[in-house]
Amino acid sequence: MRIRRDKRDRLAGAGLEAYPVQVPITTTISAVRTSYPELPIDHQTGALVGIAGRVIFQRNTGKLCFATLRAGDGSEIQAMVSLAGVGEAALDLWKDIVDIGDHIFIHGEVITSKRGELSVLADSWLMAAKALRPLPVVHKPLNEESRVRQRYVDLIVRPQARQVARTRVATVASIRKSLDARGYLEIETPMLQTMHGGATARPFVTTSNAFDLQLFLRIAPELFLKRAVVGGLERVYEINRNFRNEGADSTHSPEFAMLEFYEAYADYRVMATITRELIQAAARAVFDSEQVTHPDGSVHDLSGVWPEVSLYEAVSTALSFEVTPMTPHDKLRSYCDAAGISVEPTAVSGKLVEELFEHYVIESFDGRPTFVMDFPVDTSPLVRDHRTDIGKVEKWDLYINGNEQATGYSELVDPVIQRQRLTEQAALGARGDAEAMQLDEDFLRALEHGMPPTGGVGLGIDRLLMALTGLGIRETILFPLVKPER
RNA sequence: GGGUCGCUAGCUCAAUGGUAGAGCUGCGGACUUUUAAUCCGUAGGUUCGGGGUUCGAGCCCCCGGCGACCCA
Repeated sequence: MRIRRDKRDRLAGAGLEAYPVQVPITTTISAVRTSYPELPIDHQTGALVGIAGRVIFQRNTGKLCFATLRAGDGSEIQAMVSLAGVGEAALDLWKDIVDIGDHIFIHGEVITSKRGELSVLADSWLMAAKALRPLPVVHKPLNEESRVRQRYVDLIVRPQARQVARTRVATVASIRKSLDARGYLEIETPMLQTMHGGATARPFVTTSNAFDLQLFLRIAPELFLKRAVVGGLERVYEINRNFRNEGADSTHSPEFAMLEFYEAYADYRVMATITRELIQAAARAVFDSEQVTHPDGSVHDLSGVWPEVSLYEAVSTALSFEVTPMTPHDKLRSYCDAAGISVEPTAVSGKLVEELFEHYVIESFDGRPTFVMDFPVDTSPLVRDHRTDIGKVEKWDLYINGNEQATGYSELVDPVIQRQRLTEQAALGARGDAEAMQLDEDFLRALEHGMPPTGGVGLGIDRLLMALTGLGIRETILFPLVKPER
């Protein structure tokens, strides 16, 4: 650091800037590469260019210096700085000042070296931005903690880190394209909410000084997107952050990106199909295939129609005992106890069934994306009753690689039943359940104006990236939350 | 919340309880065709923090911090 500080200062002494406002580039590294795809060895083009990039390797041989410059898009080109090309003063300055990590401007002729490497033979060079800190060894991966703490360094040295960032963009772009093609509108709903709802989760709480008002960072956009459907925006979606005041692990982040989309006159089966097609289109957009390969070499087939299992049937099969919404609470609890599942004493029957499902069934999914169909009513206050099965609701969860990837509903639009359900939730909240929903009178008022039959889906963007790339959630998020050092 | 593993030089990693080391990086020097250049020389440490056991602790024990993985 100190030595590089001196170099920065020495530049000023030589009348040069360490951080000029501009350097006179005429083209980009990738443009030069594509313009001269196959030159013969030791060839001179006569073409003069001005390019800039970060020095990632240096090889100095006395009166001829080589440096590999890399641009932000990953394209690289060799710079050659020779005594004959730039003169003694500029060459000495190069050898004295330039370090790996610096951004450098090179002006000169596009040539190939005697080894055939496409190069720019400098007639002049400038510092574009001096790096004061050394880069880590480029050939070894950073440890995982440094990767997330100093993602900027990770991005510089690890091509895959840059690739993941681009994959994320491509995935989200694909989703937008798919939904836009179906006539969906992308809208933005409040992140700061006066009531928290739309999911069962503990919220972050904050305060508006101006309004002297307690506010919640949203745990879900659901109730606002439904208001939009009531208002006649009948196909809407939002891709944005949700916040949940809970722990972080390899599949959970306190802030995470979520897609929610709602379509009037659709039901949960229609939404399941759309969801599958969205994910398959994203896989094609990113990997040009519906088979995705993870870093461990495993191949995951996302193609075709995905299997469905009934929640209650799967639990019944696993227990060799028929479980239905009518199964007594005590019976379910004894099965949970027998399986060693610890459940809150206040847990409702539906919660016990879901716990049994997660304990016995999920691991049998063997990597194939699977829809789990028809959930208990008492854990799903925003979903409409099943059209034939009493005690169930029209809800599915999509699992990919054992992770909950998405959930879809036939939405509950009956304002009377919705009021009952939310009243029950508010009672749970009053009894101390920090995850219970609040009774949102304005949302109920919206439903009372008449909401068309609607299907809705929530899909975790970070989880989707995990499913496509096989990485942990903190690798899919560019700057995940990390606890402060020390 | 529980368990396992990890934290040592700028980076990646070594080191039976007995003088803290290597490679790369850095610094000085040589070299006009190198590709992680090479060669010669050289510097570099609060072993995550605190406490304990011991003649002696990077290593063993306890508490704490941060991270990864597994489980709930």
